[in-house]
Amino acid sequence: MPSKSTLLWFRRDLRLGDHPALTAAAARGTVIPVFIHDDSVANLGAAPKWRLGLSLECLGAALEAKGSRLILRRGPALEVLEELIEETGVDAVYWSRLYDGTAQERDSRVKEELGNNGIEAKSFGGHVLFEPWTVATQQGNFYKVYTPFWKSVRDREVDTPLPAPDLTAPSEWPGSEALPDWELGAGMARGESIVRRFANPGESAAQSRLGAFMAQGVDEYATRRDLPAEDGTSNMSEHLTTGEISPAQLWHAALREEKDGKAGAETFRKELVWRDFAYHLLYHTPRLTEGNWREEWDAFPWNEDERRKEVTAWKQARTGIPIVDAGLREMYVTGRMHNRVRMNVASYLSKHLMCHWLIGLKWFEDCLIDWDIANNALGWQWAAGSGPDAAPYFRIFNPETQAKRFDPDHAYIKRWIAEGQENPSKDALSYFDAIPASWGLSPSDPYPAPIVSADEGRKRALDAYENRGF
DNA sequence: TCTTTGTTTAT
DNA sequence: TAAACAAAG
Repeated sequence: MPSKSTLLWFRRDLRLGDHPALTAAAARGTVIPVFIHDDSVANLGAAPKWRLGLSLECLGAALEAKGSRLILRRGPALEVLEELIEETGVDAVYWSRLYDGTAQERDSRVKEELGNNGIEAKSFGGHVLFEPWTVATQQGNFYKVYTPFWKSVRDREVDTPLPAPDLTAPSEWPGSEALPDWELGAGMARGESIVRRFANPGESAAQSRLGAFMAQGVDEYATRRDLPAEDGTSNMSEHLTTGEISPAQLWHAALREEKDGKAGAETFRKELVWRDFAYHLLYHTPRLTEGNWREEWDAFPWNEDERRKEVTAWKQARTGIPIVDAGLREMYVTGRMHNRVRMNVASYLSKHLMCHWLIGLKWFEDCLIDWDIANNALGWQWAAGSGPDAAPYFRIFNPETQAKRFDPDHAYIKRWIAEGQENPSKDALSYFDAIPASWGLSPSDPYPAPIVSADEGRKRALDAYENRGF
């Protein structure tokens, strides 16, 4: 019986379990997995690009363990897919949907062109819990506020995660490029030596981490997740953004714990829904990533010049505000930053330093191994106050109050700031190994005085807010 | 997913 | 005197 053959186009779904597109492809017949290095990869920031390489390595190995392979090709997606169709004679291309404007545009063109040539081009869910067009208000609009969004989805059914399918290999494999030749870590000089200690790539790593979190962490998640010195978060972000794990797998794992009476499990589901909310907004308003979601904020006098000394001090983590510098250093060294601290560094840049949040968004995009296009954009707009779900007051964090409340014994700050300490931690010192020599910083430098103090910055930002003209 | 200020309550 | 609370931005 002639079996059908499908190209499975991997993008941000680098797993075999709970993969609806892969499962459907496997059910049709032979599967040829492919990852394409197109502009969406070329344009990634240094850290996400490097992290992607680790994930691809793991996916390739996992496929080989199933008698399959990951074919790597470089070029515009449509051209590459057409070449592969020609070479292999497949009659279908399957993939998991993405929701940002660039990907949507590319994918609908691919779908149309391949469809015109008699190829079945089909997209599947899996990247989010709820397709953005399936969540709507009574009036039929998309949601702009988190809490009603949460209420509308909290009790919804989420499909039970699928097992990894068996894969049938083609009789002949098309040629593949070699992953090392792509040099995905080239922009990441600090990658191998420093960040590699913290990255945890691959589907099986994601599953063990999830297991550990559900066994131990989730019960106290609601309280511990806010304390940056503790390992109280799920640590799932780098897996979610690469698709090494699916949100549905996390949702169901949390539901099981919720039924067992684990206190933090619902809080964890709420955090998953924040991610979905970000994708919901991104899908309905793609400009979320590009500028003030509330256009009246264009009148706010943010500095947009990246060369300003405040921006340099912020990027180099020498603002003189310990919680801010600690967070920026954690990000530089580990590729991640505790969420509580993300809010603080974002607030300090956009309010105290009066610098445009897009400058910060781009720096995060370059530095975070868990960079997620929707989460990053919503997070920055939220902190800046320019986004949907805005507070009815001028949102401005006090970095001193926040440090007192969430890092009362300075454990987090001490972990990441070397200057002025007799015995700096290994992590604090590793920041100085990671940064470029051209920054000219040394752990024996004195810790700088605040470039803008908590009080002074608050006053200045409030003043700008009151005179903003809207 | 906040901060400040002023007031009340507990010790 | 500090902690808890309420209100307003």
